[in-house]
Amino acid sequence: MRVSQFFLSTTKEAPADAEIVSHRLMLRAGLIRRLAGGIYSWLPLGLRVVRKVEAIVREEMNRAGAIEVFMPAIQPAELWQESGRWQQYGPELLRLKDRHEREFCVGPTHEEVITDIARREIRSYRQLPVHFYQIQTKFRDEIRPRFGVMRGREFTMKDGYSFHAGYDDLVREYRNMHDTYTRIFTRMGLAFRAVAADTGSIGGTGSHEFHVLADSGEDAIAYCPQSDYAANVELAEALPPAAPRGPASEPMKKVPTPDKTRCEDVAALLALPLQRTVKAIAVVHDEAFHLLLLRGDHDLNEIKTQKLPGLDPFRFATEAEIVRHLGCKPGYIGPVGVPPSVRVIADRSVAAMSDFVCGANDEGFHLTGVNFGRDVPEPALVADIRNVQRGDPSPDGNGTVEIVRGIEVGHIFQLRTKYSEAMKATFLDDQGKERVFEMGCYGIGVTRIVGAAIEQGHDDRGIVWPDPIAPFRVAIVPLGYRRSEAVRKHADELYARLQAAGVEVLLDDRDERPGVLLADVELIGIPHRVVIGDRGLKDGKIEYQRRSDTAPTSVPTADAAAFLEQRLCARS
RNA sequence: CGGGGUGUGGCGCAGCCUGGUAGCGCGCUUGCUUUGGGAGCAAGAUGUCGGGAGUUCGAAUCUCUCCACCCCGACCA
Repeated sequence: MRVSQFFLSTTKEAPADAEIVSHRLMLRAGLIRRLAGGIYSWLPLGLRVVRKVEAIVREEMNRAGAIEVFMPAIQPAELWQESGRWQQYGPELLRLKDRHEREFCVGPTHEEVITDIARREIRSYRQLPVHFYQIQTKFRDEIRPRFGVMRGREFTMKDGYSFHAGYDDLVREYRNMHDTYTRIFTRMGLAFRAVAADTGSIGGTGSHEFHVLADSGEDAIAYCPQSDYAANVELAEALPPAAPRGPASEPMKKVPTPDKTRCEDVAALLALPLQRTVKAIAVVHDEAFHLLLLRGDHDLNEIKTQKLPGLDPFRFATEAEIVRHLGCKPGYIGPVGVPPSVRVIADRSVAAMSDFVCGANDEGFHLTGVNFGRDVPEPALVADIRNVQRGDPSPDGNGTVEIVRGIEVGHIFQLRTKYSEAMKATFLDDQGKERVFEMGCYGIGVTRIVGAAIEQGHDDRGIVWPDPIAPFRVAIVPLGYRRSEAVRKHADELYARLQAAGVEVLLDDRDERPGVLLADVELIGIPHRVVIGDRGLKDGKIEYQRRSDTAPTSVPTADAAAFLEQRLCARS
């Protein structure tokens, strides 16, 4: 492709509202343009990347035995009413009416439609297993779209759904997809990790997420370098402390801590380690008031907490509620002397503490030397309600846990019979008995991958694409294409040769100054670049440089084509 | 939805406090020069100052209101 016949739209400056590096670079490189909040157009250069991602996904899904379909983006309300999600889904589901006042939604996912297809088309166990997938536009009316294409409202997703006669076969396909996803993200040249995940609202049992590792990721992942353990921090278990609770050795004492409402401040004031403090978090479920106890250096895990009996769903108590139940403002609350109506739930690590520091339920005061059994009753419930953190023992018993951040780009679920039961999707088994399908579902965020790849691959000059998803493999940058016959001749020849070899090559034949050409090719992140200028040609040389290299390599012009063919055609 | 912030040419911003009829950089157009790291000179084009209402002789500027977008919290590919 010649730049003069393509469409590049790069800018030096990015709109001020683009916060995250991938978003800024996608705008600056002219990959996307915003149409409305969370809704983006793909410009030609960006679309090429999307198509690359799709092609890899499609190839590997086909290789894995899945079959492509294409379902409507607009779906009738009746199907969603059948599955019960019309009520459950909330405002994230974009609902609309047609001219006959019939209700529809813009599909955020396609379990209902595919289950409807399966129950109409599949009669016999002989037709099983089957796995349908599609690559399609979804719409989720996100509360807060942000980060450009990484959390858009409209986005492209590969979603696959498998149907099985029995659970064992579902597990087989689930493993098959685990392997397939691993292959897909490996092929794309991304650093990623598969992690055990919470099943969330989609329901079902087994579930893994695939995360592209990036510091800007919205999710925290706990993994163990000594084993293959990896889980979303939402889910990762914090084991109980190995050491049992020590004996009480200090008397309980009330100490003034004016204006010290955070554990960090109290610990600093008392010159004690943060690990000796206990924070209390007040939550409410159905008007019942609960006090959650966490060690000062730990964070509450809301997902785990939500799963406790009597806490689904919970919300944080208001200041007024806290004052009403504890007679004290937040910042100084604690478990000592609370009325019996308040249920005290302690994290496992708190339950093993002795001589700890906590709020005194008296504004401006904390207590030191507090002990369960002596100063405060044993907690009503001891549970794992905190996030694991770096250095915690790995839940699988090997070594300790590290935390990295990730961007979720894939998710696989064992749905089991949730939708097939709700929608009465059945087949006849080999005994002639009617049974519901076992189902799996498997998603990949196609457009999100584009952003995630940039988060992982960029420098201060722009994008650094991995070869397999780059919009072009190699860029030829002639310095003085319109001025120097020699430059033009060499550039054209090399261009023709690489095209003939099937390499996706971009020839920048614009009449621009060298600085502009070089800055653009770096900004748009083409992985390989060849610079041809009179200065090099004088010595019979051209310059080759990988986008990730720091310095160019000189190559004799005579060898240039062969050099590049060998370098670019060897790998897939 | 709650809390905070911003809306001025395509993009990035100043002007607003203290009203007097809009400016800078980038980009764009034309010409000449320049050409190995985002050129120089010259000439130009582009603004309902987010919308509406009000105060005033006069509003980008003050007041009210609506809208949009962004940032922080509950979602998920």
